[in-house]
Amino acid sequence: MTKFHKIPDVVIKRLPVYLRYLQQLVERDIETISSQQMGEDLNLNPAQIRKDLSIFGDFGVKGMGYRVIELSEKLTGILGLDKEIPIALVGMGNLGVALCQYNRYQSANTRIVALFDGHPSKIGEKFGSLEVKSMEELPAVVKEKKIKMGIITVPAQAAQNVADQLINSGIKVILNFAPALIQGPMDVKVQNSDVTTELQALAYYL
Amino acid sequence: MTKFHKIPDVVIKRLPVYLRYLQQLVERDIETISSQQMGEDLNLNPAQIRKDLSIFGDFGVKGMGYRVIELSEKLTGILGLDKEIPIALVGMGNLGVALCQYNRYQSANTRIVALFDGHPSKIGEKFGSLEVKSMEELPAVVKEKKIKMGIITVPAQAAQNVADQLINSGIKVILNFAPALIQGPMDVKVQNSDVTTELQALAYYL
DNA sequence: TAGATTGTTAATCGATTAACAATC
DNA sequence: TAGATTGTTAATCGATTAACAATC
Repeated sequence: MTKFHKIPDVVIKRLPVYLRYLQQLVERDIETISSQQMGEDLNLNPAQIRKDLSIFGDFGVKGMGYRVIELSEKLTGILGLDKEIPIALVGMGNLGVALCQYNRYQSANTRIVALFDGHPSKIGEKFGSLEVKSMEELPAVVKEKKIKMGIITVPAQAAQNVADQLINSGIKVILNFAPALIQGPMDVKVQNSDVTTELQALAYYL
Repeated sequence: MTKFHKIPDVVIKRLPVYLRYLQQLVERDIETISSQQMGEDLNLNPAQIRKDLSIFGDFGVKGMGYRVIELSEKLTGILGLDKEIPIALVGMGNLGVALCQYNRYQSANTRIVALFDGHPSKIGEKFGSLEVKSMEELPAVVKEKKIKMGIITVPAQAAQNVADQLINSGIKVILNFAPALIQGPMDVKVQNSDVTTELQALAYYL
């Protein structure tokens, strides 16, 4: 177990899918699950599922499959979701507000705990228990709340600048919704998630 | 040119990135661009860019690179973005509303033209010039407005059912924001884009 | 012509899948 | 024990990258 190959991003992206599936099984009081059945339900190859899981440990029982609760706990641990993950969100436009509201209900231990905006008119506005802060306050708040993850929902032109500020404040992981390519140092993980680009790619399939 | 290999999804996803980059060059009055320079700016391998583009035609000029305007027009055509693409959005919660507002400004020929919600309280509400319709009206509206693309922003439990209704109405491409795996027939393209899952995967990198 | 850069082939890299010995 | 299913190796598939002849 626990080889020291760098684990491919594509594997990491599947882990939350497995986790969500397992949590559904828990609710249905199902105690064990085979890679075969998982594969059918998730439209994945069973060998791939076994291989993914075996990177992190021998979680299965031969002849029986995986214990649902145990595996779901393992995955939670691997992803680091066993403790709350505080997030800073920058950009309180429509999308920012929506994500903020959404997160108050949904959230599975990833929690938006600070809101920022560059526009004076937005500062001081309240969403639930959170008040929108100015960008000047970013470094202090990030430090105080030990925030390591940031979400960017500002216009494209402002995105890189905001990213730089987040990175300078010590943020290590960024989820960027602005339609702009963001550059960062190698030790910072940037994930782009841009609706416009996605829609344009999908247009191809029509 | 135009081989009859099925073009990989991963190539299609890069096309809008190229397109956006080229549009920025147009604005800066740059007339030609080499794959070398593109690669540097987009953090991609130049050979990959050339290979991607050559699937669709010989767009470049040897010794000179690509004509920016010409290439951007070609890509627009390939993606089918030269005509407006009407979209139906189902689920007027926070996220649905945000996407709807966002699309009114941003949009690059992908345009939300119909809104739906399963909740009676939402029906009749207006967003810009669009009024939220009931799910019963979906088939008729999709047909009338020749809609082929749908966006799902309903809660997870409702997602598959909504997808089925979209597909039955003739929708061919679905962008799903609900944290649920959606199944559809082979001739329907489903793209999942789930913030919760993305955040959970990113948590791993902390 | 000389320099630059394409389009494409071949080499490499990495991810998926099949197959099966190990074992519960 | 017999049946089921894992973990893992080897085979396959597919995508990325290097290299270079063709040519503007």
